[in-house]
Amino acid sequence: MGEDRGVTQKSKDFSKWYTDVILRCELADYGPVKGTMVIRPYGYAVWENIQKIADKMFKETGHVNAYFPMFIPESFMKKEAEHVEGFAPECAVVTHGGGKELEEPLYVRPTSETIIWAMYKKWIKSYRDLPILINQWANVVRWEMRTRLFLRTTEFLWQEGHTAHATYEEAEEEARRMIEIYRKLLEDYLAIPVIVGKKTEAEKFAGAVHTYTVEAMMGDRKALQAGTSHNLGQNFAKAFDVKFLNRENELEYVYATSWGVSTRLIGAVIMVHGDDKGLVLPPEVAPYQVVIVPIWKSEDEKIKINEYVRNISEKLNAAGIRFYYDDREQETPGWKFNEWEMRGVPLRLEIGPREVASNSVMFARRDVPGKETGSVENVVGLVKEKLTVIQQNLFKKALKFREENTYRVSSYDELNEAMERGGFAIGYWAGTLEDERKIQEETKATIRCIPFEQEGEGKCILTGKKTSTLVVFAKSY
RNA sequence: CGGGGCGUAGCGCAGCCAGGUUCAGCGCGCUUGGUUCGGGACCAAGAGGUCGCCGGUUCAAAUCCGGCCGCCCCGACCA
Repeated sequence: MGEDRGVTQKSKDFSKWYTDVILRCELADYGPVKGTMVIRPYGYAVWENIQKIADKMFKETGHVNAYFPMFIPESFMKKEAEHVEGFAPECAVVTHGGGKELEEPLYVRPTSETIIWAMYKKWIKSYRDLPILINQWANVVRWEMRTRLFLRTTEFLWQEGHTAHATYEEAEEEARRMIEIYRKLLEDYLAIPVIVGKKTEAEKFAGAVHTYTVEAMMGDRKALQAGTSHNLGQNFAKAFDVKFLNRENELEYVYATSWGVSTRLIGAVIMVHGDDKGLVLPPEVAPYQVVIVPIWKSEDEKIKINEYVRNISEKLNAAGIRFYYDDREQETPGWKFNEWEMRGVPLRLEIGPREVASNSVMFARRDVPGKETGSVENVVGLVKEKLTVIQQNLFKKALKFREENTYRVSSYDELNEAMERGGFAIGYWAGTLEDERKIQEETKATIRCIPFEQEGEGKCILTGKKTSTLVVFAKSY
């Protein structure tokens, strides 16, 4: 028995634990080019589940999918000043094609605002053409200095919604609608509690009027921006000269939004729910919601158990439950228990001679210790019920953890203290952009957001000015 | 780009700091056969390595010296 079986203890070295989990569970592997990542089938299956859920919600709110090119002419990138400033340094640029130097370098999209708005210019003439509610599932490239599997890689997968509207109010409504969808995606499906709010001037997206965010607390008490939605106002329409004739027959610039979530969400799931044994997946996105491990000694038992499991499999299939029957003979049951626990499967069914004899099933939940038995007749009902409970319990545990590590602060000293300890700090804020930078420098923490949920009035923790604005401070990824 | 660490079998590592018959080793995994199987089974037999790359020192280099390359972790930029 070697010592390299499991993963590094989460409490011992969170960072190492995180990469261990990803590599050992075969979610992903390092690509040959620095900063790149191969998403392996088990990890990609999680992404596909996230995609399915998100895509359905987008469609339900009137959005349609499309695909825009990955190559963006350099001149497009330079049209929106703030945008260039924000992205140019981290772009990959193609200078050669077909063996010749290109006349105009092509940027590999770091995000698609520019190319999409160049197209919208062709498509939008009148208010009757609006709104345009397009989403795209794509890869983007950002030449990051420091990368980390799932959280920040040179190339990553995401969805980016790009909408065009006739009024500011409509764009604002859209931006808020989408951040609410992200909240739902995170909380109801990934079981990750989030704080929904607005980004400060210092933290907002390059080229946005407002940026909304969902912020989550990871297992090391750092914050992760899990999804963003921007009200871009008329900035991109102006940069790309996209005007429409409104009802009053006047030319007006179009209003825009953009919003996205990425494969970073998988990193969030790992860091929020994982434990010392490894990955813990919420049933809603787990590639396998259930794993069935058979236990047999004799050939005779094997035949009976296979038959018994076939019956269960058919029922689970019919109920649309994603499961895997691990009947490999080269591994022992004990080995499989550990393996699937490490891989985060929410629910395990153990079927041996005892279960067959008593028409029962042994259940082991990933989120709590211990096992319990249930009747095989009701196996689908029990599985469904347990998956629901697990899903809820993961959310509750994550919420409890966040609350235990969130502090109300009323002075700069208290903020410093809280940031030393780690976690979120909530306090009143009336500082300037410079004050914000100062805080970041001194505490290494940033204002994650101005939560939508506000209450009361108090004194700014830095300036002492009276304000009704509460903000969340935290160190972040 | 700064700081730290690491490149030796598929993976994890020991051996380098006192160069040479403990120098090509260990654990896991892999292959074959058998016994096992309700919490990471055991026995036996096997396969597997340009010691990251280039150069130098030396009778002799995984080991010492110089250069290069790559990766990971920690900081500054970011979803």
